[in-house]
Amino acid sequence: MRTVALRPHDPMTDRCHSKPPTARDCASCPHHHVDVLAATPEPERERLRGFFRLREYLPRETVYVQRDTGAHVALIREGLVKLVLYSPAGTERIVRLAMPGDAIGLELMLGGHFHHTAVALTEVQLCQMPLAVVDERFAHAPGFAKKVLAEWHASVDDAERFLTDLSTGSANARVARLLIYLQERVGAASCPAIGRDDMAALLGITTETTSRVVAELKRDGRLRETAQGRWEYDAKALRSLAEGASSPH
Amino acid sequence: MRTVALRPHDPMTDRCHSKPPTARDCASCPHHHVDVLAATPEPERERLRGFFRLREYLPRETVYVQRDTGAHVALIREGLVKLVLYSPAGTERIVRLAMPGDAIGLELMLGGHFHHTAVALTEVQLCQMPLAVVDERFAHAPGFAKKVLAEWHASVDDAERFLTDLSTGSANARVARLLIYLQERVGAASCPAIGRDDMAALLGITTETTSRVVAELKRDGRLRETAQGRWEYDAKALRSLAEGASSPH
DNA sequence: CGGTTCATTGATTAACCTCAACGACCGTGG
DNA sequence: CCACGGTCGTTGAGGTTAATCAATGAACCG
Repeated sequence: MRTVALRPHDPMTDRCHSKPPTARDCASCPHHHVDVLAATPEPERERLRGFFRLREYLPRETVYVQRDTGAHVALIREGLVKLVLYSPAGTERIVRLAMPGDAIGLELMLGGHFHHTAVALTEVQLCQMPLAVVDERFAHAPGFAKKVLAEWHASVDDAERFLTDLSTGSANARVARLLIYLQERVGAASCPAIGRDDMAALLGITTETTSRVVAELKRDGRLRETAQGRWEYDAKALRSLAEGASSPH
Repeated sequence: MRTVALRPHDPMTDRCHSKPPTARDCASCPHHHVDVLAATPEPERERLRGFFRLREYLPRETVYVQRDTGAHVALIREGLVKLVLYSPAGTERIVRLAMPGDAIGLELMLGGHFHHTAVALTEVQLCQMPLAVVDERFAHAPGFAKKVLAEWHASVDDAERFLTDLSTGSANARVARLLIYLQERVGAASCPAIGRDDMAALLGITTETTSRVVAELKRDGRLRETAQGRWEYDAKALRSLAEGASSPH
């Protein structure tokens, strides 16, 4: 098992957009369900926070690259991150979308290197936790270990949903299911609009086909893109499409 | 957290094909890498084995059903088990193939019910471990907890490989990749031959298309099925197909 | 303004799905 | 023993979908 040297925060060696979270930051963190610091007394919590780092990424920025080694697990506080793999033919395939409340890079606990390439789709804010802290909590706090399992399980569920919902059926149905999936996962009235290329990489179809489907949905008003870059859609119509209906009817 | 009543083995209440493993059985178990009983002194190991059950299934027999509650995680000792989900349209989709060395039903640790339907594809022998034992070891043996994580991670890898390798590209390429995948996972010179329906459910294509591809491969000798129900194939030709080559050339 | 990226649209083609039929194999029961 | 029904793999014909190749706009930025 590798050990990771922990040093307190030093602004001089700090890369841009990086600082430790404050107690207020942690209070507003969407990761109440992971809760690394639960059952840790406050003075110790404060000390540990010094080892964490808040980081921000712009759309299209790379968070980490497959096969790279890493020493930090990241908790997403805001935004959308795609995790991609490459098919034997070399085409990009998105295998997971990570959102606020998700953890990425947990596979570092097993082999020390990343299994995907992670790229920000929107503006992203995340909190980096040293692997050493995660490992330590995992070994000594059974409650936390179970939460890590649950987080891991969320990855499996996601991948399997991609298989059953987003990789089967007609192009129409897949696009509809993706929009529904996004809205469900984000849990808001609208969901972030993503590019046609990324939709295609999620659905296993081509960019052109995706564009045709989206364009037609927009033409007859079943879907529209707001000025803030979010989708709004007619839920009933989309659900019908998702079931396999071929046209408006 | 639910508690599970543990009773020693009683042959009178035992269902067919069920008995506890002997020390010899455990010594020959392909699950050295999970090793629930590692670091447990022998007398205690002997006692715990009384709570385990060896079980056997015939091809097409159901091991468990999605949404059912369960109290046992199973370690596969022999054979092939498919884990299936159903797409919104109601068609079956295989999301994982479990083989000797794999654990199935780990999701019981999180919610107490199964997330897939598990069906034997070949003759299967597995070892059922009470969830209570797994939970206990997970909470108190950090080394074991890490092994559970690794096992979980294998599920993610599998699902993602299905996404990138088995759900993209032409029907030819998918079939070739499936055969290669089976052989790699089984790690033998030949791999178990499975039915066209199951291949189709794995690949997201129709049974007819699958049959056409397999039949052509068999016609020109790139693939053959042995009397023991196993595939043997021309590795070079199949690898070329897997990369996207459309015909023999 | 030219360059870049992204979304859209068209025309054509190739791949796959659908529906349908047939033969091989196997176990059962007359 | 053979007829019967079942399952499974295979093959065919025809229709539909989506991939492919190619071109055009729209938005943005230096």
